[in-house]
Formats: sequence, structure tokens, C-alpha cells
Amino acid sequence: MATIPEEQIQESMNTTQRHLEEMQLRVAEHDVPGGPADRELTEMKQRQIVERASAVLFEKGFHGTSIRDIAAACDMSMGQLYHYISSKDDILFLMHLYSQEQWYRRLADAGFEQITDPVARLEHGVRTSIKHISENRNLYQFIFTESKYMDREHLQKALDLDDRNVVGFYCHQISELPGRAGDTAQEHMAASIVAYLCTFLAMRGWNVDLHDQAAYDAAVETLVDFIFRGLGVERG
Amino acid sequence: MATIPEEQIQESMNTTQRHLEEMQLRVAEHDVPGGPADRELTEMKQRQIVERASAVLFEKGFHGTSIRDIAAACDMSMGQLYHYISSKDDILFLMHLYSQEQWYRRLADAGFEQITDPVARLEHGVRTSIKHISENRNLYQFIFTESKYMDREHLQKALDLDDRNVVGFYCHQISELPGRAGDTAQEHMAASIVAYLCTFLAMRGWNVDLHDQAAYDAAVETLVDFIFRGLGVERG
Amino acid sequence: MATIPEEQIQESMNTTQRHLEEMQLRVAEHDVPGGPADRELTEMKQRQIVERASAVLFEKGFHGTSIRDIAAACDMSMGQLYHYISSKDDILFLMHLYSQEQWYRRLADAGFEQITDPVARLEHGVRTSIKHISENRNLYQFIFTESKYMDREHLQKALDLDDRNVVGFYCHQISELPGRAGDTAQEHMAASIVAYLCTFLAMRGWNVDLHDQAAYDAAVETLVDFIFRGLGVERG
Amino acid sequence: MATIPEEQIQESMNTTQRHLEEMQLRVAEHDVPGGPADRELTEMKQRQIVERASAVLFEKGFHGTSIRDIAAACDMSMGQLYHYISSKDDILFLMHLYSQEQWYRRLADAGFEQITDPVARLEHGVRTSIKHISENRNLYQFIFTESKYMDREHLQKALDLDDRNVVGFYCHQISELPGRAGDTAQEHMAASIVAYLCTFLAMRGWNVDLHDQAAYDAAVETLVDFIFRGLGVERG
DNA sequence: GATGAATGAGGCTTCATTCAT
DNA sequence: AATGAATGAAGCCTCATTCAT
Repeated sequence: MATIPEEQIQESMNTTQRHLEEMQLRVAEHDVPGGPADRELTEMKQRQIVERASAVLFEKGFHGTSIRDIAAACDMSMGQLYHYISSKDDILFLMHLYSQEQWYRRLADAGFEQITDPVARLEHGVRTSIKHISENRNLYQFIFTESKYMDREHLQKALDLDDRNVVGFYCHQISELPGRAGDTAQEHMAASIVAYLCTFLAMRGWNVDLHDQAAYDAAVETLVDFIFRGLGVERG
Repeated sequence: MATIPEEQIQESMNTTQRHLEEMQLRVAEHDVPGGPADRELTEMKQRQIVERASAVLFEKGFHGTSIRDIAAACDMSMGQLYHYISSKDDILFLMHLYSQEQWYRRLADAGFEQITDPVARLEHGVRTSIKHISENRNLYQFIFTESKYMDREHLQKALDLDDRNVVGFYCHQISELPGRAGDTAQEHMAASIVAYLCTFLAMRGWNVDLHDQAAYDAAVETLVDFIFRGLGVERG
Repeated sequence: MATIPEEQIQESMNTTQRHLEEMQLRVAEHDVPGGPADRELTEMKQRQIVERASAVLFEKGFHGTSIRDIAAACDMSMGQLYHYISSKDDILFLMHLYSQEQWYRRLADAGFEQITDPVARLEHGVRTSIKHISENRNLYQFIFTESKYMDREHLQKALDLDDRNVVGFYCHQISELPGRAGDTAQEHMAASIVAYLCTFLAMRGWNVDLHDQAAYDAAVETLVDFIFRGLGVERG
Repeated sequence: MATIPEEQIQESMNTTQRHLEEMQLRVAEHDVPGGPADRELTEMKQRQIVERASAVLFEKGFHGTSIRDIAAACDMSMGQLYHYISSKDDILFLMHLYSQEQWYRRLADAGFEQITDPVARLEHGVRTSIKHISENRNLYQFIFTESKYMDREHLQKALDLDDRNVVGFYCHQISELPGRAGDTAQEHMAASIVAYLCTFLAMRGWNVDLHDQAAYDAAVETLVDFIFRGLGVERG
């Protein structure tokens, strides 16, 4: 049986690392005022905004939350808030970036890159994703439902990021599965389906009680099984 | 090979018919306080509102569309509009009802009830659903992303309807597949996943050009394959 | 001690009778459409409107009650309603007339005209008025608080009626008290004060529980005592 | 003749002072959600609103006056207005507070606390009140007729304030009259009647020409006489 | 005659963003 | 630099009255 050469794993790690950096870069790119010295501060404040505003945003929705609400949740004055964002819309975009960053970090923390078997690695990635997304269902529901209200430019950026990072991630893993013919279009679609299914519990899991550990675990297993059967991949 | 007894088919048809009637009933049930006494007129006008307001709602989103926009799109005065709805929220709910009704009608029109083989019938249902939903992607994107802004009561109703009608439909079909163990929870989750995947092209199919028939057809096939493999069902 | 000559009593009765007739006349005067044959019907319908609309008007206030509400309360179509009134304002005026008519009828029913002693007669009138007004506090609160929204013309009419009928009534009774000097201005003001105090329980009687008969009776006595002491009239 | 001990007078002054402070406190307490942080500014602006909006409110009535009218009368934008009130209803409540504050200030300015004889003090209070209320008849008519449109909570507060401050004031004065038996319920009702009669000229004084000083003075005297006779109190 | 659907101005309120202090 | 008061257009919704059916 074919082993994954060292360099390929390395490349994968690099990929993850690169993605994270890119994203941070983009957060930084997105900043508004001040000289380049402020970049770090801006980034930190933006992260703070996203983290502190989340609760109220999830509860009231983007349109139900006013800038006042957000400023209050962030313990900032409105003026200060506007130093780090240029419009309310920006917050949507920052939430996007944040969610991807969190997801990637979760994968990295879960040590998925140390797994050499591609099937096991994909399974690990999928299971981690499902858990991460369902544990942060509020965030993902928010992003799913509110993204469309970003302005054209930000939306395009967000979709691109999503396609490149998330779908790209699954794509990459799938392409490394043994016995793949290498039909890029097919693989891309498969990856996209997998990404979609990873959000299932978060988006449609009304019936699953997240606090009933057994039911939750079973649901995750059912979903993972479905995905692998759907992909036509035999697990060990 | 097992044949489906005539009565079961008949029952299935009745089920569909019943669902349609129930839904129509529900549209009518959705009365407006102080509104018109004539149910038929109300129903007709509500349908008109949904159909004519769709375009602008899809384009601008629910929050981006004002009541004035909607009234204009419906060729109604704002006053008239409010004879047939009791709040902007109602439109969200009507869109829900409308989408389910349309979906059911599409299935019925596609003659899915005349198919006796349960596997073939499910496949037909799934394929028809995928097509219907991707052809009406705007509607489904709208519903997916805006539902959460319904008030508590309407939202609950909508979710119930969805669970009963849509998930219930797949549940019923899946339970009739040969060799099913009959684990209700599992079947319900499987049905829910299938329902979710049927919306994939509409929600995530940015890459598929709907106007490229070949690519579109291929995407549908890929999706159907994924679903049946995922369910672990062999097709003839 | 001076006895009231028969003719004077007769005159008083006539006065009452005349007042009632005038008021009815005015209600009739106020009608809107139709020939003189409809007068009776109109009057009857107007009375019906006032009586049936009272509950909702008292509950929601004049501005909080829509014509729809009123029509519904009257079991009339809006079109029918507008056959008997010419505007929402009319209802205010009709309520005024109605309240005066009711009050007068109550006095008449209580047989106040059969009392020959002027002090006893006044006391009877005052006590009956206090009771009547506090029993119909909703109506009187309504009139007190909403009258000002009548248009100029109706308001003037209503005030005139009130001054002529209600204040006039007390004026007349007071002028017949023994030992009155006959200062018309003084008497008019005294009458006006008495009329005002008769509404006290209805307007300010928050502390009196109408359902506690003892407390209520005591309050009435206190008020009657205050009035007679205020007038400087010794009761037998 | 009984002299009022020095300390009691002092206490009375303190009482008045305390009432005023409490009321001012209450105006300040009446915060607006999302409104300004600066209490002093809020108080100042609220006072400004009440004072400037009065004219148009008295002329058109509360329901006849739009928020736009009020904003215009206050030389404020609608937005600014809503920084200092949280609803149109608030204005009603503020008018209440304002009227009580003004009334108390008038009493204080008139030096009523320096009078040691309880009868003379009450007379002074009553006469001052009557004058104050009839000079500000528009305000009191407004409050009397529009209060009922306050929401439940504000209405309760307003009634409580009225009972505590205004009726309480007369209650206190009456209880100090010589030869009072000390029946609390009776005294409370007497005080309530006195309070009611003090509004007589404002509410029912259509016949008195405020600009005819002699007629006006005579009316005040008649009223004061009536009140004291009604109370059964001999004046020196 | 009787009905109640239709009108549309106008009601109250909110809020992203700016800018004087 | 930092604040939060101020703007005012635009949001959703109501309703007295009319008039086609």
C-alpha cells in the first residue's frame, strides 16, 4: 500500500500554515485608519470586536443588531468602533474571516496534519469539522444566513476565500485518497458536498440535542458514515 | 422482486393529495385580523403577493426590500397589501408555504406516484427535487437565509411544516426501501440529510453554470450518486 | 316654612320633560341621510351605535378605537355605519347626548319631581346623580377626556347643552332653596360646582372600591355632606 | 389658640423640599434606553421638550400633535427628540411630573410654609393652588384629559405621584387643622375632594373670563368659601 | 341598498454614520 | 484622541373615508 511521502505531508502543513497567514493578512489588509504601525493593534481590536459582538449578533441577527448594540457589547464608544471598521458591513466580513480562521486553527490543534493515512486524515478532518461547526452552530448559522448582505466586493472575497480554503482543503484531501482518477471537476464537487454536509448538524440539526452526548455522537457517526459512503471510500 | 401492493400506492397518492390540501388549507388559515372576509380572495391575493414580490425579494433580500418595494412589485397600494397580510413577517411565512406547495406540485406533476419500485421512486423524487430546487435556487436561498427572522410562532410553524412535509416525505420513501431495518431515528436523520443535499446545488452550486446543460446534468448525477451511495442503496 | 306652590313643581316637571324632548330632537337633528320618514330609524340606529360601541370605546379610548372596531361592535358594515353618522367625530357628540339623556331619565325614573321640599329634592337629585355617574364612570370618564376632540361646532353645542341642561338643572334647584338671595352669577357657579362634584367619584374615586357597598355608600354620604355644607344648606 | 411648634414647621418645610427633590430625581430616573449618559443634559432637554411642546400640545391635543410637530416646536430633529424620550408616551409622563413640580414650586415661592396657623396655611395653599391651576388651565386640562392614554406602567406611576404629592399635601394640611378627629379615610377623601375642587376653574370655568380680574377674583373666593364650608372649617 | 376592498397620507420610531467638542 | 449627541431619511404600519360592485 502506498505511503504518503514525507514531502507531501510537509506540503499539506505548509498549506495550512499558509492559509492561516493569508487570512490574517487579509484581516490586516482590511483595516482602515492609521499607519502601518497600528496594524497589529487594529487586528487585535478587530478580533476583539468579532468575539465580543458575537453573542448579541447571534441573538438578534445582523439586521436586528444596531451599531450601538455592538459598541456596547465591545465596551467601545461608537467613535472607537469606527476606527477599526469602516462600516457595519465590515463586521460581516470579519466574522467570515474569523470563522475560517477558527476552523483552521481547530484542525491544526487537533493535529490532523500528523496523520499520514489519507483516509484516516480525511476522516479526522471531517469529524473535527462536523464537531467544530456544530459546537459553533450559532456562528455558522449567522454566516450562512447573513453573508448575502455583504456588499458585492466583500461577498466575492468571502466566497473566494471559502472556496479556496474550505472547499480547497477537502479537495486536497480527497485528491490524495488512493485510487482517485483525478477528475478535478468531480473532486471539486465532491469536496464541496462534503463541506456542505459538515454544516448539516449546525444548519438542520434541530432534532439533535447537543447536550445529549450519546445522541450527538450517534448523529456525528451517521453523518460521517454517510459522507464516506457517498464518497465511495472504504475506511479501515 | 417485491411488488408494491396496489393499495399502498393508492395510499401514497392519497398522502400527497392530502398534503397539498393541508397546505392550501394552511395558506387560507393564515388569516389577517381585520382583513377581508372572503377566503378565496385572500388566498388568491396572498399567492399574487408571493409571486410578484419574489423577484425584488430575491434581489434585495428581505431586509433590503421595503414594504413600499413589495407593494409596488405587487401593483398594490400599501393599504391593500396590509389587507392580506398582517405584517411584513407574514410574507416570509407565505414564501415558505408557497415553496413547499410548489415542490409538492412539481413532484405530483412529475408523476412520481405512478412509480411502483421504491428505489426508482425515491430516485425520481430526489432527482426531481434537486432539479426543482436548483431551478428555483433564488427561492430556496431566500428561504434558507431569511427564515430565522420570522417571529417565534411563525418560525415554529414553518419548521414543523418542513419537518412534516419535506423530511416526512423522504422518510416515508426511505422506509419503504427494501431491506430497511426500520430504525426510525436513523431513517429520520437519513431523510433529513437527503433533504439537505437536495438543496446543495441551490445553496452552494456557485460553480455550476445552470445554463450549461451538460455540466448541470453531470452535477445532478454526481449529487444523486452521492446520495444513493450515502444511503447505501443499490440502484438497478 | 314655605311650601313650593304646585305650579312651580309642575313647571319643573315640564322643564325636565322639555329637556328630554329637546335632546331627542337634537339627536334627530343631527341625522344625516334619508327623508324625514327615516328619522325614527336613524334615531334608533344611532342609539344602537352608541350603546354597542360603548364597551370598546371605553376600553380602548376614542383614538384607540377604529371605525372598523366600532362597526364590528355594532354588527354593522362600515357602509351601514356611515349611513347613520357622517364622521367618527359624530360618535363623540352622540355619546354626549346619550349621557345627558340617560342622566335625565335616571332622575325622572327616580321620581325626583314628586318631591316637594326643595332641599330634599336637591339632595335626592344630587345623590341620584352621584350614584348614576359613578355607576357609569366609564361613560363619564370617556366624555370628560374625549370631548375636546370634537370639532369646534359640535363641542360648542355639547358645552351649551351641558350648561343648559345639567348646570341649568342644579341652578334651578338651587334657586328654589329657601333663603336664597337670588344672585344669579353666584347660583350659577354654585350649580356648576355641584355638577362638578357629582363627577368626583367617577373621575377621582380610585380609592373607592365600587364593589364594597359599605365603603361606596360612605363615600357618597361624605360627598353629599360636603356639597350641602359647601352650599351652606341645612338639611332637615 | 394652639401654636405650631417650631420643629413641626421645620418638618413641613423639609417635607416640601424633599418632595421637590424626589420629583426632580424622578425626572432624572426616567432614563431612555440607548439614550445619553449625561443625566443633567437629559434632564435639561426633557424640561425643554415639555416647555416648548406645551403650546402645540395644548392647542391640538396629544393625539392631534405629531412627533414632527413636537420636534419642530422644540427646535429639535426627531432623532434628537428620541434621545431624550423613549416614546411619545413619555411626554405625557413628563408633563405630569412637570405640572407637579411647578405646582410645588409655586407653593414654595408663595411662602406658604412660613404660615404657622394651620387654617390660614391651608387657605393659603388652596388659594394659591386654585390660582396656579386656573392660570395654567391648559396644562391641567391637558393632563386631566390625556393621562388615560399613558401606558399602564406610567399611568400607575403618575397616579401614585399625584396621590402621594398632591392629595398627600392636602391630607397633611387637613390633619393639622384643630379639632380633627383623625379619621384617616375621611381625611383622605376630604383632601381628594379639595384637590378636585382646586381644578374646578380650570376644568369647568368656561363662564369665568380670566381677563376680568374682578370676576375672576370673585370666582376664586366663591370656590374657597365653598371648600372651607364643605370642610366645616371656620376661618378667622 | 349594502358591502367591504381599496386608498395613500401620515402615524411613530430607528439607526448608520458624522463631527463638534 | 475620543466621545456620543445629532441627523433625517426611511422603516413598518394604520385608518377614516370612499365607491365599485
